Amino acid sequence: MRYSRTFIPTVKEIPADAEVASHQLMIRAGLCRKVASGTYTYLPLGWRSLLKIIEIVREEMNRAGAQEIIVPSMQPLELWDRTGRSVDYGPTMFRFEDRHGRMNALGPTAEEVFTTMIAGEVKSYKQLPINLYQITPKFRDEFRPRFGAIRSREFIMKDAYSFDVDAEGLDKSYQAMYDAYCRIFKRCGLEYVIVEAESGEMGGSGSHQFTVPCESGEDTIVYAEDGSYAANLERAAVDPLPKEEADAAIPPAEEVHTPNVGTIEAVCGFLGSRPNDMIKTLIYSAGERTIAALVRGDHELNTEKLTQIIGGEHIDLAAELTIEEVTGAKVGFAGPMGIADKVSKMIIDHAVAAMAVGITGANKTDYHIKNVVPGRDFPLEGENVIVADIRFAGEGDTHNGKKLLFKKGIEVGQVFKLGTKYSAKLGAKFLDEQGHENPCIMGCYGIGVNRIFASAIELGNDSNGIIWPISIAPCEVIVTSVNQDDEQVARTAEDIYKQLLGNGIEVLLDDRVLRGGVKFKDADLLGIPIRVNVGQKSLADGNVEVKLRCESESSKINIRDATAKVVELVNKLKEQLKV
RNA sequence: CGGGGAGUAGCUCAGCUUGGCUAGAGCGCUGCGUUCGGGACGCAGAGGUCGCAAGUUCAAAUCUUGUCUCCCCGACCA
Repeated sequence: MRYSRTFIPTVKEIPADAEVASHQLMIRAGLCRKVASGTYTYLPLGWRSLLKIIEIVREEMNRAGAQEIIVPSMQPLELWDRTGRSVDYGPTMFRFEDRHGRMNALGPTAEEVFTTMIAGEVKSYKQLPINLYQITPKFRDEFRPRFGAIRSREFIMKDAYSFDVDAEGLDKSYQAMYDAYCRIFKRCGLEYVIVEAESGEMGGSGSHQFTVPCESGEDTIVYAEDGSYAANLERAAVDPLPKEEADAAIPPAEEVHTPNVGTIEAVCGFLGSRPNDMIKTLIYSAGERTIAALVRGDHELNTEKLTQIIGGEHIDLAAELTIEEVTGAKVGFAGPMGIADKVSKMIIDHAVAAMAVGITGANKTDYHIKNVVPGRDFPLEGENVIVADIRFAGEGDTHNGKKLLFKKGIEVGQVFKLGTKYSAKLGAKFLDEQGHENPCIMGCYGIGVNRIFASAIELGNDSNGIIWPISIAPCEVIVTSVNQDDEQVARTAEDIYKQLLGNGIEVLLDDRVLRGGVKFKDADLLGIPIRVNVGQKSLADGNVEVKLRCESESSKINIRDATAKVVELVNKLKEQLKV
């Protein structure tokens, strides 16, 4: 590639609407341009990087026995209705009507399409297992697209779906993907951590998340100080707190008038109490059922954990009307006393059960109750009462007695054991050896290609620009002709360029007629791992300079040895990313 | 969707409070010259429906209303 003929619009100024390093550098290095919020055009160098990531993903998926296919991004909404995910995904899914009045969706993922296809073709256990994947654009109408490629509305995702005859088969398929993911991220030069994750509305029983630790990440990973445990924030399990002992006998529960103070903060201000003296009662709807969930006033309810406990059904905060119906009071005055009979389940966080005494809503508008003793004034056990871990882990929490620490990260991939949620609903069934019909046991496995791209930049950059891992850099080497209008310099640069090409190296030749300084700045901004400077200064001694982007010093190499030396360097850098 | 901020040259921004003559700067771009190893300098130029639409006014980038877009902070996910 000749720089003079390649479309690489670099920018000196920091774009006003880019916040994080990867977003700024993507724009500045001429890798991409924004079209609209959350949608980007990838320019030649950006696309080259993405293609290299895609190729690594493809190689490892194929190696793991998965087969690449491609399914439509435009999918009939009816498929999504059949699994109920049309509702669960809600407005996050782009929908539109075609000229015949059919509703369609732009695929945010593709379980339905893959599973339906398998349902039509696979009839016998002899055809299984099978693992299919695609690498295609996905569409999600996010609440808030942000951080450039980290959270966009259209992005490239590799999604794979495995179909097995039994749980053991799924375990194997899952492990193969898990291992493939480790290879993929290693080869892409990313540091990553694997944490336990919730499968959420994907359904299913097990999940791991691959996360690149960095400040601009939107995910929080939680890990034990001794490394014995790691999970994402949605999943991270916390130990129950020790039961508090009351200093003295607690007087009977007593109603207090708290006019217009419905929030924890307001009640504390009004009664002079602390948030951790409070018991929050939240009312959720799960289909037709109503759930009461109790957490301590200073804790935050984790809806993922709650979802798991009630069996995976989609839940939402109940509508105002439902809350008033259940509690008999306006929103803000719900409490646990006497409510167990009015809801289908009452779920109590461990920390609430451990309280000696607390303040709660009175289920009566403008009233709270103090001196409420869990177990005395409301049940901690019973047919529909469960004490469980339903809050987010926080500072000071432990897991198996080990202190929990928190770190930000970018989720670049996740693997799920799905089970039969989709196969059962969509009829992906097979006959086993006994002639019995069973639904396929499924797994699904996603990788965010653009997120690998963005996190590589987040991890690899300095004040001058990007520092790419060689495996996914747009080019491996840049040959900078420092004085392009000097015939000897230009010819030498050209020679080295051609020799490197001849050795199978991906090279960008900066043959532009510009001052040296400008070219150096651009080279650093682009982040190409190896730079060869060809200029009058060193040429006078028969040398060129070779410099690694990740190091500050360059070394002089005799022109005759230059190509061999660079090839050796390329191989050395690649070697470090081999698996 | 709630809360905050911003839309003026390709980019980064000033001007708006207190309406007024030809709408500005830096960077970038074009031409000429001098330069030429870490984003050079001089001269000459090109480039603007001031987001859009109404309204107020003799007069609107500036005031009013509406609207669209973008960014930041919160609930979803690759």
